[in-house]
Amino acid sequence: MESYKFDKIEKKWQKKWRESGLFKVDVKNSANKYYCLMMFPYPSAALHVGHGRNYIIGDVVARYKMMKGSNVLTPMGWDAFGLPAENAALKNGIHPKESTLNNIATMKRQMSSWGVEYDWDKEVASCNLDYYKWTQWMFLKLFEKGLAYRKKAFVNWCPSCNTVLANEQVTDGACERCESEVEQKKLEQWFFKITDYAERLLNDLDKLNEWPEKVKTMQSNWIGRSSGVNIDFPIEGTDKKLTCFTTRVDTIYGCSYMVLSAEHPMIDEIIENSPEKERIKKFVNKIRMESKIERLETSVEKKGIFTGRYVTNLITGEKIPLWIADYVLMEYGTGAVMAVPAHDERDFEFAKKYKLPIKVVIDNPNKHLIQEKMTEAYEDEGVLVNSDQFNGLKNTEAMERIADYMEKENIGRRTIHYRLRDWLISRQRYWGAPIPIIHCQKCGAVPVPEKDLPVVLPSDVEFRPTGESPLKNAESFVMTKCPVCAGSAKREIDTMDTFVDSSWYFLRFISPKQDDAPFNKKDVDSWLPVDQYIGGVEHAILHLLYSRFITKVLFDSKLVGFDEPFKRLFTQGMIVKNGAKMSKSKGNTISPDALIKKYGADTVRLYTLFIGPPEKDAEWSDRGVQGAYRFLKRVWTLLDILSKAPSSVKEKGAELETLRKMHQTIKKVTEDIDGNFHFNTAISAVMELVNLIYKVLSEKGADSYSKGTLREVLNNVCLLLGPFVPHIAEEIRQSLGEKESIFRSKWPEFREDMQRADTVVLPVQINGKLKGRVEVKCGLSPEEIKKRVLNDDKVKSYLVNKEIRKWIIIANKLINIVIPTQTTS
RNA sequence: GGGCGAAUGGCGGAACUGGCAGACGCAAAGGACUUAAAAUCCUUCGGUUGAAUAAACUGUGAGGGUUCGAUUCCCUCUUCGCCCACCA
Repeated sequence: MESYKFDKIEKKWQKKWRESGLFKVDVKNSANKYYCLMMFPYPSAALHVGHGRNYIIGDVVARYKMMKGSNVLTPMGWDAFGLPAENAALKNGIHPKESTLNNIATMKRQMSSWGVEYDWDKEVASCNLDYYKWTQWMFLKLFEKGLAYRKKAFVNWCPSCNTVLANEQVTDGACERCESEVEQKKLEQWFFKITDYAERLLNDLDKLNEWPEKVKTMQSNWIGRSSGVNIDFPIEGTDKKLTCFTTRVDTIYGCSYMVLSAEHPMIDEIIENSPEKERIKKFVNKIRMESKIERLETSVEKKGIFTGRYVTNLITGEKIPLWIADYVLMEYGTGAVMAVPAHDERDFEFAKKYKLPIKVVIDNPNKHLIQEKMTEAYEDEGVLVNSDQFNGLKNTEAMERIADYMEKENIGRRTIHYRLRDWLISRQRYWGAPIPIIHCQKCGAVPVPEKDLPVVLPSDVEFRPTGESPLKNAESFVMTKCPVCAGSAKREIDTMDTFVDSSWYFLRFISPKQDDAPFNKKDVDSWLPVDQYIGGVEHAILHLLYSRFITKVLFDSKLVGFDEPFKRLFTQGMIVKNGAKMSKSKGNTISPDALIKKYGADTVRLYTLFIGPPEKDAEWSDRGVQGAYRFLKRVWTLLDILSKAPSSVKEKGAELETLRKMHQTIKKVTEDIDGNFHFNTAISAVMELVNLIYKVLSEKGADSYSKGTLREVLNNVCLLLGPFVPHIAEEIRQSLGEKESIFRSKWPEFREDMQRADTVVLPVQINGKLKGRVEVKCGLSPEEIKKRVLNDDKVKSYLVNKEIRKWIIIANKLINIVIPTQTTS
């Protein structure tokens, strides 16, 4: 028997799978369909083993489902637009298109070397004309529905990347990508009105019962629904009013001042006649200039200034001072806050600093609050005091009663606020899909007619970032005719956020070559939603929320017949090395290429899957790879052992035991994969089975198994290992004389009757502590078991002169005898 | 500050619904084979006491509780991770 030559074997089978079209799918036939999708990657220079985990997991699922009889579609594509390619181009002068295509070729080669296969006929790349044409088409659909709009807005500006960032791309006031401090800039920008869908995006999370709770919670927090009351406060001496949003209307009697955000649009008007006008203006401007990073720093003391004006708290009739402060956000609520220092930490701190009144209106039921002695705000539940007619009510009840009263008196209205804000999609960058809009002096912003799509991204552009889109200087691109009045006009020069590209790609895979529509509706409706989506948890909010949004928009336009794109979601953990995420900058990446060369793809796959539960982060160990290699060699050697096995055996005990173990293993592996992809325990179960064979051979001799039995076991081992280590499994099975590919064969069925032994060893506990074991026949009655246990010498020795209080007998599991405990008196 | 999750040998991790803690793998130690090494095969491997492969005790971050029985459920605390964060 030849030794395990993984290199030869792996090349051979990779070729066979491709030639036989194992992964090719005809979308017209959707019977038994299973759409298994990996998040398509950004084409970066080279993959490391951390990336590999993602594709390997997907490949295992796809191959397993094939064996289970599904018609499995697994396509792959490229999220090919984006900043890194452009930044790299600035450094080394290679055009983003060229470097992107190179990277794609490298990654495809790496994927193949892992034995990870896809239906490559369906490959898409978001930077290709025939793809981004339809991204632009999506924009037009949203524009038609009034869901794409332009407005001048304070935007997050990264001075290093020279572009605007979405809120989602700003972390701790810094650019997610380059970690530069983000500035605020007021610019004319395109937005998608995702806030229109806030309620549905939130409510429909309930439909996603096969998504991880964690991801749903993150989305739910991000959408951030809070219900409260909008309350009007007339401005003293004018006919204007300010409206503020509160979730704690029960504290309205404790409202002792009001605060505006520095960005509040009415500030100029309010301070117009103030003698302190200039001083206030200066203060406001200073706050506006402050970066997000400074303003988010909670440890920094809050700053504010009195406007000189008062507003009326209509429920009490009190005049309260109107302030401007840096701790109020314009983006949330109305940009105006009613301050209740006694019951809000921030207001408390502010009131103490500026000596504003603090009035207790919710008393702590456990410890009476004394205003003068308070050192911090009391934010918990309690009973209303100092609140006129509402005194004595529980604050939760008071919320409803006061809201009712306000609505009746027309002082305020119940309302719901979301933290979610509209999606800013403009990017002042070159390497993206141009926004299909034409600006005409006469007609304004006019959409490019569908028949004129795509708006082609010019290739010969100086794309050095200047703060404006590089497309600005591409005259032949910019200058155009207005589609409405035919007058001369200019094209929009911004490109779209790449998250737009990736929010619909799962549809394009179904009809990647369709040239008169983004996708074929009938086929898409028969293949979607995606049955299994797999990707990193870092996309829990952005990509997954945007994709859900776009799907809902398409659903409302009757362009697709489903309103959630991903039925089941699996988020895999990262592979870390020396405790840190693998990254080029940290220099701790492990390239799969060298490992594959040394041990083969199957070993790398096996180790990657064995390293731990796939949803968790895992620490990479080069040593551990050895163990996987060792195991595969042990399996391979079984072929040799088989060739020397006798044709029959007299003593069948070992065979029976092994067959029993085999059926237990089939059950375990099936359940582990079906459950939550616990490949690590599935693999260890197969290892146990293989270990048992070796143990029997060493203890009972080389002729313990007949050829037939050993062949059957080995065949099943191959079937069970097929999804994990497909090459070696195919090769061994072929050596066993099987003609058909594993992935066109049936997943083994376990036989319930084969799993059980006739006898079982029961642990015997006394007062919950293990004291012995007895072997009994299965299905013995409790009385018979008791008899048997009381006959056991060891157990007996513990029961001398003891009264048995109680027997606990768990069938086929355990026996516990309860006796009086010794008390030392 | 809020939300979610985690904590088990030297290490990665296992334990179904409350029922034999440490499966499986790595590392380590010993043995077989070999002139030798590698590879392979076999054995041992939580801790303490013990000559012991006898036996006992102890043991799943800490403390308490429920239970015949707790890694698992409840309460308090500690540490770590992730997400969100001046969100009214």
